[in-house]
Parts: sequence; structure tokens; C-alpha cells
Amino acid sequence: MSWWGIAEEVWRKGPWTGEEDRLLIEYVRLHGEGRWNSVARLAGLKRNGKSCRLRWVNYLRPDLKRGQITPHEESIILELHAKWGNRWSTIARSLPGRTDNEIKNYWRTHFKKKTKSVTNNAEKEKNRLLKKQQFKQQRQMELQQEQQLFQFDQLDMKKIMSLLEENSSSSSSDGGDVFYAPYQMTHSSTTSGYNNNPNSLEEQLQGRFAPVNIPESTTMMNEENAIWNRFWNLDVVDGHGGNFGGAGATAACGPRKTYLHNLVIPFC
DNA sequence: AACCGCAACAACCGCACGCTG
DNA sequence: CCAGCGTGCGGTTGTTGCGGT
Repeated sequence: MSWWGIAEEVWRKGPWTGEEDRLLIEYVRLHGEGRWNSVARLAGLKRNGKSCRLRWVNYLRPDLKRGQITPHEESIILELHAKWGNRWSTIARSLPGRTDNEIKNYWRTHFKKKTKSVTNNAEKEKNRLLKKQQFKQQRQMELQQEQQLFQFDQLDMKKIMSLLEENSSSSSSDGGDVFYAPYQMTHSSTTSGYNNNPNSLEEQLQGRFAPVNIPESTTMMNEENAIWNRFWNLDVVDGHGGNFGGAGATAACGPRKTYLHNLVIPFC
């Protein structure tokens, strides 16, 4: 309690004593696991909930397996790490009696150095393939959406073409060509991607397509290659460095675990 | 014996997620 | 819908023990 009368918790840190362990074990025996924040109050420990949980999970749990990691466990760790990466808790679930912390420490001391260079290359190659697949999937989806647009489109194709020509001739004065990309490709932040209430033909058209400037002397093939190259040069797929762009970009902005997990699955 | 480097392990920290009121 | 809380997870740091010089 501080001088102005407000409770001031001073949590103990550092190594656990035998007495603290005993109190924690007794608490779990009486109340079960969970509600870790009430441990301090109910068990008389000067430790915060997080610290208590960690101590229990990593050290005091009765079902923990003591002793060195066996060669068999080691091979499982290697296999699962290759499959899931640093998802230690997931790996730990496949090794009864071992904790994520234990596996994580084991990996760091035994494999990190050895595999650093190998892993870098392997990871880069894996990410390259991942991005390639993502890009292809996205292109495919866009093409499908585009095809659907045309299927439902009531517009006269000739009118569309004449409008396109009009637009391209007026916009290409800066030297670049203009073509119309599906609206979603250029307006990724909208949910529907369409002009909801188009009136004129032009409005309908502009609602669905947006002009994209293509630099002079750039063929479609070169443009595509450039995009690929930009993707391949990204190092990490973690939501900070990598971004799968286009209409799906918002999904990749927040690196949600489930999202990343789904990305990895096809490679398992 | 003293020092150093390294491995192994324990514990902390920050962040994200899910639940609940 | 939102804030608060509890919990889980992964990264990082601190501590200890041991072998080599």
C-alpha cells in the first residue's frame, strides 16, 4: 500500500523457491488450473498470474517428462518444425510431456546455428513457391470474377469497345497505353468493388473498370514478369514484409495466425 | 585457480486472441 | 459494438553449470 492509499502490487521476479512451488502446487490441487490472476490472492504468492501459469505449465505440471530429448523426439521436432515453422505450441502437442518452451530452447541450442544457412535458402524457396501460388490463385479468382461480370453484362459489346477506344485515345496522350482493369484490381478497399447505381453506359463501365496506365514499350508479358520479380524478392511472409496485394490485400495486412496457417497448409 | 565461451534451461515481456459483461 | 480481463504464444533475456585454456 503506497502513502496515498492505493494498493501497490510488487510482484516477485526471478527464480522460484521451493516454498513458492509448494504453494502453487497446493493451489492447483485445490482450485485446478486457470484463473491464474487469483493465485496471488488465494495462495499467498507474490507472483503475477502469468508467472504462475508459466511455472506450472513449464515446470510443475505432473505429466511433464523429465530428462533429455530422445533421438526419436528430436526427429519429430525436426519434421514438425519443417512443416510448421516456429509454432512451438503446435509442435509440443505432438510430444506428450514436453512443453513449447522446452522445444523452443532445444531447437535454439541444437539446430538454429546448424540450419541457419540451409534454412535461409529453404525458407526463401518455400516463400517463393508460396507467393507464386498465391499470385496464381488470385489471378484465377480475378479472371473468374471478370468472366462472371461479362456473363451478366447486358451491355452491347460494340458500345463498350467504342467507349474504350474513346477513352484510350484521349488518355494516351502522355505516351502510355490505357487499358481497363476490373474495378476490384484498382479499388481494393471497397467491399463490393462496383458502382452500385450506374446510370449511363459510361457510368456502368466506369463502375466496373478503372483506367490503368501502361508505360510505353511495356508489353503485358514484361509487366507480368516485373510483378513476379517483385514478389520473388520479398523475403518474409509475415504480414510485415509480404503483402499479397490486389483485392485480397486487406486480408494480408493483419498477420492473423489462422490466415498464415491457411497459407502454409498447401505445402504440408 | 582464474577466466572465458558456450550450452542448457528458466523466466520475462509484449502482443494477439477469445470471452464476457 | 466495445472495453476489460484472462490466457496463450513466440521472441528474448537472464542465470547457471561445465569444459577448455
